[in-house]
Amino acid sequence: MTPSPNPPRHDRESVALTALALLDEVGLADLSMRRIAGRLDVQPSALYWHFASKQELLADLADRITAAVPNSSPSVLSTARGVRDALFAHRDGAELVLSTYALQLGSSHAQEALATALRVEGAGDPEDRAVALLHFILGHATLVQQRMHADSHGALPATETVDVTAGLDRVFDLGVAALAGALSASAPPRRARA
Amino acid sequence: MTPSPNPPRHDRESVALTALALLDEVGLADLSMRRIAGRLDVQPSALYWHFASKQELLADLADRITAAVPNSSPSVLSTARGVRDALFAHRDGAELVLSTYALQLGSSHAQEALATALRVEGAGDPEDRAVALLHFILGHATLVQQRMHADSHGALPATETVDVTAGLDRVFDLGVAALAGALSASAPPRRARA
DNA sequence: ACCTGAACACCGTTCAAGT
DNA sequence: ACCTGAACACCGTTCAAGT
Repeated sequence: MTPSPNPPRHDRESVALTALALLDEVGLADLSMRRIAGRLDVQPSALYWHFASKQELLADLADRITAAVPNSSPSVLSTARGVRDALFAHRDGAELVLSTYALQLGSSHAQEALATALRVEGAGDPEDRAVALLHFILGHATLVQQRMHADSHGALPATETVDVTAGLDRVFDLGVAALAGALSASAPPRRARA
Repeated sequence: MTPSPNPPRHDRESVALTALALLDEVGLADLSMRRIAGRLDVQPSALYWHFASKQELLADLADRITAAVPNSSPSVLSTARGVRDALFAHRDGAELVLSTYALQLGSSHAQEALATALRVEGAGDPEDRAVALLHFILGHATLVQQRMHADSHGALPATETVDVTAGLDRVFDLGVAALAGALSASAPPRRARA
């Protein structure tokens, strides 16, 4: 009469969602396969039925994080902020996406959103600029997120932590504005004649 | 008659130099304290007399890598290339510096070199632009270096690997030129009146 | 001052075996 | 289809003890 004694308890998605929740709790450095398995009440080896490796699991998490960026925004700046905020939405999100990103062949959702916004604003070299913008956002967000974590654990002098964060917001806007500029920097400047 | 039986064999510098050489051989992921100790013919615990933790050793390596950027270059572009090439000089150099960087309070040699070059070229907001440039270079170099490693291990389709690398060089120059631009993007544009 | 030896509390991954 | 149990080859770090 009792139902089947060993119903499958998890699939690929439930494992990924649990891992993502655990990431927010413990951070990337402490996100081990054994911890994820523990949270799922399962042996570590069970995870390898759903994912071939930890790397594959992390890549899946990175995809979920970048999938959250809005696909069409009114401006390059708001699109860039959308990418950054998607990375900020999870602990160590920027570092995770950055360390996973090189494996895709350049066709990420974030990159496409940036390229589209650049085309709309009539920037030169929209594809190259989208890549440059993405590199800037990933580097910037990774450093900011690390700094936030270091601050919260007292690894840095607590003096003017607020000022530093405000300065970094200014740096982000400045970087995006520069990289979005319509001036085609790679074109020979002599063409611009009065 | 035999000399003192247990002369100290290593100091902080010899450990760091061995670790740096080993980094180039095995990469950051395989650079363990136990491997470094093995290369020095020493027990792993011996390393903790010279460095308080692996983190501290890695920070020392990152400092040595960034110390190699030329302190004065004729232009922002050549300074930026100097920073990038210092990161490229060691396997996973960009990732190592990026993951260590948040702990310094912004006074790195690389950042100062960029700020100086920006002031010479008369760019607006040289300090903020130096930070933005550094974030871009670190993000870009980290991704390029990861891609290079993935390529060499066949983790990516081998098609047009050369084109991708050439494209990334173009992206670097474009990004640097945009971020070095003399136009002060954060100043209120209304001030510019005829 | 510099290092050994042993231990502690962990890792990712594989694989036969169970249900 | 999904998971257990046990094993393999590793980690970073601490600490008493040696010389």
